Amino acid sequence: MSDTQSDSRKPVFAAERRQRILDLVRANGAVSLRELAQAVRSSEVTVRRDLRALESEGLLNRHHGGATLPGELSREAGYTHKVSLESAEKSAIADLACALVEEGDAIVVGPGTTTQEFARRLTRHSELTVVTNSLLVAQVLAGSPRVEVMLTGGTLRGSILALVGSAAEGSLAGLRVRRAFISGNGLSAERGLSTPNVQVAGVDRALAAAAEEVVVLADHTKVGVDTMVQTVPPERIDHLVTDEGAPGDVLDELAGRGVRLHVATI
Amino acid sequence: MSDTQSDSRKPVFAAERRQRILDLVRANGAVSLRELAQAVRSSEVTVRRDLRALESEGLLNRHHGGATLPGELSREAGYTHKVSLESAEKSAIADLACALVEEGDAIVVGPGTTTQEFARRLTRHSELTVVTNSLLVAQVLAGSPRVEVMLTGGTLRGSILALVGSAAEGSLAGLRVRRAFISGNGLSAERGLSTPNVQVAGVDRALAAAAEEVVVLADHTKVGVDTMVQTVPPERIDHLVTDEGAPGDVLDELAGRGVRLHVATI
DNA sequence: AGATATCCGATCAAATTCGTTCTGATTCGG
DNA sequence: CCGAATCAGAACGAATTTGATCGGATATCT
Repeated sequence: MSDTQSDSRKPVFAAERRQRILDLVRANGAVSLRELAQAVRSSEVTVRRDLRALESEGLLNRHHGGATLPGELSREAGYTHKVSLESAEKSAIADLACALVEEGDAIVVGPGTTTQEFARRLTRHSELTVVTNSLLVAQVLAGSPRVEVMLTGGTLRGSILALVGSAAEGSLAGLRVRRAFISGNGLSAERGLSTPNVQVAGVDRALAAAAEEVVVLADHTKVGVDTMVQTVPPERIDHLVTDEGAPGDVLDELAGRGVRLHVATI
Repeated sequence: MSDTQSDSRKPVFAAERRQRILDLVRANGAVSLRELAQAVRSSEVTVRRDLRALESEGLLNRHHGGATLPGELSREAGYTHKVSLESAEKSAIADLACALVEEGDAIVVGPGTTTQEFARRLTRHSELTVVTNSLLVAQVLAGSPRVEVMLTGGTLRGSILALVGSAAEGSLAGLRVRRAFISGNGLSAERGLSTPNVQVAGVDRALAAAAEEVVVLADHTKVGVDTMVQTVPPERIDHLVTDEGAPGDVLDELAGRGVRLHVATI
């Protein structure tokens, strides 16, 4: 949507800064105040003033910690902690992962900011069926008439806006799709994909079990990291999409276990 | 201010400078005053005068610190403002409906802007279990740790951000809660609640079937209106929450069929 | 339910920018 | 050749913008 020229330069005027803020909010749905201040290179006070002005014009909704689009499904809770600072990496990973999706596919997409970015790029595909337990992924794809979105049932976990529990796992039981695109909190060569939450782990296992092939989307901060609960063993991972910041030894070992690597350059 | 006659006498150099300023602004989209003064080898005062003249002709927009193209910083980016229209009515209805919820309840909430407003008020309750097929309702309640949210599975209907289809209906089959709060597109005394979409109708029926009592939330624009598919027959409706704009005869007839009325004053 | 941490709002101070007035310079007409 | 007029530059006061800090409010966690 950035049809304007590149955004590196700029004699940042007040009006332009506001426009930029508006663009950022529109692109991400919800942005924290701190992130906005960092993005436009201004103090938080100034951004707060701009937000107030934009809100008075009805262009966005402002609440504690940041701003969201008016009337849009967006996370009100959680963006103070989970801001997409490595958006460049995530973006590149998402781009690369798109190559693993074919027209007419049926795929599973797990929760996470990276997978959400990935989902945003799926709107171009046609005749796609996406199964997910993430409300954010579902919302991103809601506007695409050519993509059919199926949401698992289950109990809502507010912090990540994803569905968990036995109902979520059960609704995946009878399903079989070609590929699952998931993104845990840690990925190591020995223990595979892992996540710190037991409930989330259960659903992640079910997501992986519903697919013939498992594709893991993980930026470099997650590679080589182990968290509490193992979800997908390394043997079960078929593809890994990451960025060039990932440690080489871990990647090598993963490759030795049959994982095909896709490293995005930023 | 006697410089309004811009072209009676044309000092070629001045006109050329203005043209150059205009070109610079057009090329870069936004240029600071200092840069302009430097580029045309004139003082900032002169450039300021030129900018004022150019602005009066509508050729550019002047801001603090420089100038931009007229259309560049427009904020009408085609975003559809779907802000709630009868927000006052919806708000009052939602307030009144809250009285029908008790602590420790398990309830069903259907899709719709009114029910979303209703859900927003449930965050105060404790030990509440909410079953819904609406992503908007789920998102509103996501931040409340004391409210457990269960989402039905199903196919996502993007236009209303709700889950429909056999999976949605099936996940409601084994459920039994105390009250269902739903809001269709039309409500008449003869045919009860109705909606224009067949799929949505199916889920609405399942939502109603899962509850002992059905509470309909409908503002006055929907009362007395029939749409295509009937979802809940009038005998099955236990409560109606509406606002004082609703036609009295329809309300009377509904009351005659056993519907308890709750009319909100705005 | 209470304690803690974070965020918001308001007031104040510093810096930049704008508007106005004045002065010097160049050009055109008589 | 001289006067008038207009344009360009300079200076000063006013207005706007930005950033910092403090008290109060709000959300989160135990």
